[in-house]
Amino acid sequence: MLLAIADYRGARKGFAVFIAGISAYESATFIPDFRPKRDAPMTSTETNPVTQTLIDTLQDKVLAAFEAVGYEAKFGGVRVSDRPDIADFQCNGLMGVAKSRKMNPMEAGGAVLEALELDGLFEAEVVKPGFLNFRATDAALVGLVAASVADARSLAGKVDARKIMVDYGGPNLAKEMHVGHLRSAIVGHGLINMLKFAGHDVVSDVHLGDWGLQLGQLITQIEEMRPDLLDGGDGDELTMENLQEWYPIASGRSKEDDDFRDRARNATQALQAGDARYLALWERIVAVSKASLRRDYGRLGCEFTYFYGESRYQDMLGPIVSKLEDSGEAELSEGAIVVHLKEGKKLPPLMLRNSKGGYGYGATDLATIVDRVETDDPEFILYVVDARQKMHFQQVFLAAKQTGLNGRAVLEHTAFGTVNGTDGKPFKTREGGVMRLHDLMEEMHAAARMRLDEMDKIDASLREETAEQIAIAAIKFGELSHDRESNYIFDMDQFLQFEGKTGPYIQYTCVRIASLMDNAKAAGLEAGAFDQVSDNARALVLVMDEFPAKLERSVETRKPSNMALHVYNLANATNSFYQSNRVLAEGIDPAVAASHLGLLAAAKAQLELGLGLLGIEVPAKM
RNA sequence: GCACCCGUAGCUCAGCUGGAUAGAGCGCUGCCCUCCGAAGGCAGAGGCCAUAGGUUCGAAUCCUAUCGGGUGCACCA
Repeated sequence: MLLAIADYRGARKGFAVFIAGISAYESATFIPDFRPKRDAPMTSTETNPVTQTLIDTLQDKVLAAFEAVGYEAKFGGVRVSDRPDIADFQCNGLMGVAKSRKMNPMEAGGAVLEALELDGLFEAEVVKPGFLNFRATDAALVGLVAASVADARSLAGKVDARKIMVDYGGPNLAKEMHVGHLRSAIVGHGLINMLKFAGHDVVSDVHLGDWGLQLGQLITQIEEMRPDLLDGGDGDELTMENLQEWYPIASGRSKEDDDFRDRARNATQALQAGDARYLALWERIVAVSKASLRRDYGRLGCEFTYFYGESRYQDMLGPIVSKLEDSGEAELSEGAIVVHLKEGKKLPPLMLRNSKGGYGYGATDLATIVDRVETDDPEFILYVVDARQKMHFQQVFLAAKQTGLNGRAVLEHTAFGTVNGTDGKPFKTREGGVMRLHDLMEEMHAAARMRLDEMDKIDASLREETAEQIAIAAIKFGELSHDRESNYIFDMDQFLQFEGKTGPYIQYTCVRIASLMDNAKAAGLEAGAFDQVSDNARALVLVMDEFPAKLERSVETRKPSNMALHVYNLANATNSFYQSNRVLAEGIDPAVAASHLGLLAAAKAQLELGLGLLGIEVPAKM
């Protein structure tokens, strides 16, 4: 539990400590492309009373009124109304107030109304059972857009930067990335973007699985099948395809064949003890594997501060385990060295070293923590790893705290669910194998390319690059629009679809606005200050107002899906506005056109900002 | 057996720090390109929010039980 939540206000304050000030972005060098374009003229803040989001402004006013009347602040929470036909914002606390004071809610509402100073930004009323309803005035909406155009980041609060380590929970050597890796890659990357954007100091590590028994198995298999490779022969044969084929064979034999497993364990020992031949082979496997991983991660736009693997901690294992043994925090049990967990009532002990003298990932994970504490000294370490490892992380975290190895770091398993096929079982291709991430991206790219060719709207020379942007957007948004914690069904046919609630839909929204602005410019129309408040405009601006809260929530819950859904809602509202507020209509008042263009520019800037945080690019045309 | 997660529209999913008519997308039925890009917009049909109790002025949301599905339970990571 990172954030104690006392009441809604406390939650926001507590959150603000962790989440950062967007203004800190000024000094940041990362993701420079996130800076929104200033397509529309800036409005002077001196004449614009709106300096934060409308909901935050209203929240402050309602709290002030509650305080003035003597009602508890915990009842003064303001939220977006769930009855947009009646109100923009609501406060439901009057019924709580009335209950605790044995009075009529409507009467309490009357008192609050009396004390409210709304400065012409909101209109308020009390209705039926005891709801306090608010509607933003046109002036407030106009002011918000002006502030948003001036600086899309200015509407969020400030906070202290925290040092955060994000662990991608390592893919393994000798195995290509498959659809199961999509989640840690895309969710992890999205989280990193948002944490950085919020102003935090983020470092990340892929934490490659490059050192355990799995390698011993593979080496044993190669030794038996292709001894020439062990002696440095025929490097061309050591390809990802071959490794991919050999690995499951070795892994399978290890499960069924005791003799093979013993040899694999011995090979693991020998490798870890520094056997020169094994090490040489291992290094070649590492090189081949890393190249493959870098290719896939690179294509997804995922980057890491560190590309470390478990092997990095090899030399630390012995000393750490010895030290824990000496201090009595680890002990011998059934021939193995383990840490018994005091707090973990029903958890099995964390195993550090097995009875044969080999170190397991319990030891490796502790050593990794020690290394991170010694080098980056993070305040938080987020492990973006499959939920199936939940118990393991509980063990590691408890052991780390119990032994004090985690320093000041708060350890958190940012778990994600399984990717299932349409049959509800872990995803397989139609042929029954695992689907390589590379193949998925190729298929998506081909589908996007085919669509571009059918449409025939953009120059042939741009189609490859654009198809790639669309394909990656479809994959990423498909992943990010789901809650990371639940399992989800991976349906290839659905993924290949570009209509509806998809990444390309949002890209398209941006592209057509850009196109409109070009056309408008050619017709002599420029974007100006937004001041024509139609119904569609009102709805759009209110969605824009939610951006900082959604960013907050994404970071607070470590769920980029909050931002993904916001961007989708924003695109929806934008399209509705676009459809019913024509700019290039016959005989249109230039002032009206300028207002429409101004709002569209602001919406587009926020769309691109949000997409950027999700790691999605917007093509110039599509 | 013990622990954790999940059961919301035909399908895939939001909503779950309790509030006023439970929302999207896909699919289905209509309508909208002589007018800014139809990868779009508008409208409609479709739900006893697994079941049964409980807490509450108020429950999809909190608690308990049951049923159904998933995952994990020291010498693999």
